[in-house]
Amino acid sequence: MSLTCAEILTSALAILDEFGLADLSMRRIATALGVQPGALYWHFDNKQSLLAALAGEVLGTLPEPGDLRGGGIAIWAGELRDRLLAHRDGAELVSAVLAMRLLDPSPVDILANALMRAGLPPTDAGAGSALVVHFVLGHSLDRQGYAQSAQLGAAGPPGPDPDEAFAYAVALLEVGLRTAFGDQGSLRQ
Amino acid sequence: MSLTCAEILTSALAILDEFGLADLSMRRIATALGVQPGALYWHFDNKQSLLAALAGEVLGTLPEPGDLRGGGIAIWAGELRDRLLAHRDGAELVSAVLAMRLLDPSPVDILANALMRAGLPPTDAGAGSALVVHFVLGHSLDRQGYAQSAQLGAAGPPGPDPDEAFAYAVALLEVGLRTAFGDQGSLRQ
DNA sequence: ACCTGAACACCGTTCAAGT
DNA sequence: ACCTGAACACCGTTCAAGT
Repeated sequence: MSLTCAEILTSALAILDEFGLADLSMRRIATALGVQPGALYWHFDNKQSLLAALAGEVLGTLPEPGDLRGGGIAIWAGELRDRLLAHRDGAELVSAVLAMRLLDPSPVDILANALMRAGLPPTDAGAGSALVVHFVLGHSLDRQGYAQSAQLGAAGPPGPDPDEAFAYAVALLEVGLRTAFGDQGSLRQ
Repeated sequence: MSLTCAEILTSALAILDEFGLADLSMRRIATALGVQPGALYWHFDNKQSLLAALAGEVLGTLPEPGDLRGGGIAIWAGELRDRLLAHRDGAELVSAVLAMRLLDPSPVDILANALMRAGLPPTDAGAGSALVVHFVLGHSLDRQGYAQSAQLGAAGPPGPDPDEAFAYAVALLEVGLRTAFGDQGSLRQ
């Protein structure tokens, strides 16, 4: 039985969880599968597209955000954060793939479309969505970066509870978005 | 005259601007300076600390945010964005260094301290500051990632004006922050 | 003090050749 | 169709030895 893309991704995810993104090399994946490095290039064009597929695996199919005028944003943002934090360096991986524009559909698109369907004009929906997703990514990146530097010894004081800070920040975003919904145009000069 | 840290950083910044972060290797910096790769390790412990110093160079000394109840956040966020965009892959560099916690003082700390001095409780100031800085980083990362993929040919449609989207998002943040200032505690459940 | 020379242990990627 | 073997052009880092 020959190698499949799914097997490669499973192996890659295991290496990611155990050793982190910096140690996730094509050669290491190949070794874990008992195969030559070149074999991977039959199934993926290059490392970038393998990482893109892996990011898709980490994110899964995100839910459609609902109740956007109520607490729907907080729930959706929390779900996104949980998925990013579920794997070592998940936020870094998704950020990198997102920056390369290889994630389809991107979380930004999903939320932006939902906001548009809820009545926000396209530019506002795009900006609001970017705001939410970039914060969640930055927040998760920060947490996982902290975990990494804490493991390395040189970590500062623990600081405030990150879950609390997350909830507060999302609440602040919801206030802004409610204004956008309630009084369209009031945020533009 | 012997090599100085400043010369190394100047050379590194030139390589960053011309070839990007992916091509910024210790060996390439050394070659540009007409020196052996090992020579750099007399001046910097490792690549990470060189990148940290380079990120400091890119950011410079950020201004103290002022008029936090008015448009001060927008001005400060715009300044941060401009500095990130002033060098190729500036946002990616700063994000990476920030995630490693090697940036002192970090932009998050600067804004958080200003928000505290303006009257916000520590947790709220930290969360609000993280919100602003993570958005600016994500936004800039996105713009520079788009520029990169556009140069590579495979770019989607141009989309809405990024400056407009930035202004809208920051305005939304200011609405939320004004609520935090005006009616403290109203964002917490 | 500051740098060279040379090595060590890695990378991603390609591609003829095998099966 | 799918993989091996072997190479190419790179990395970051270390460290004796030179000056």
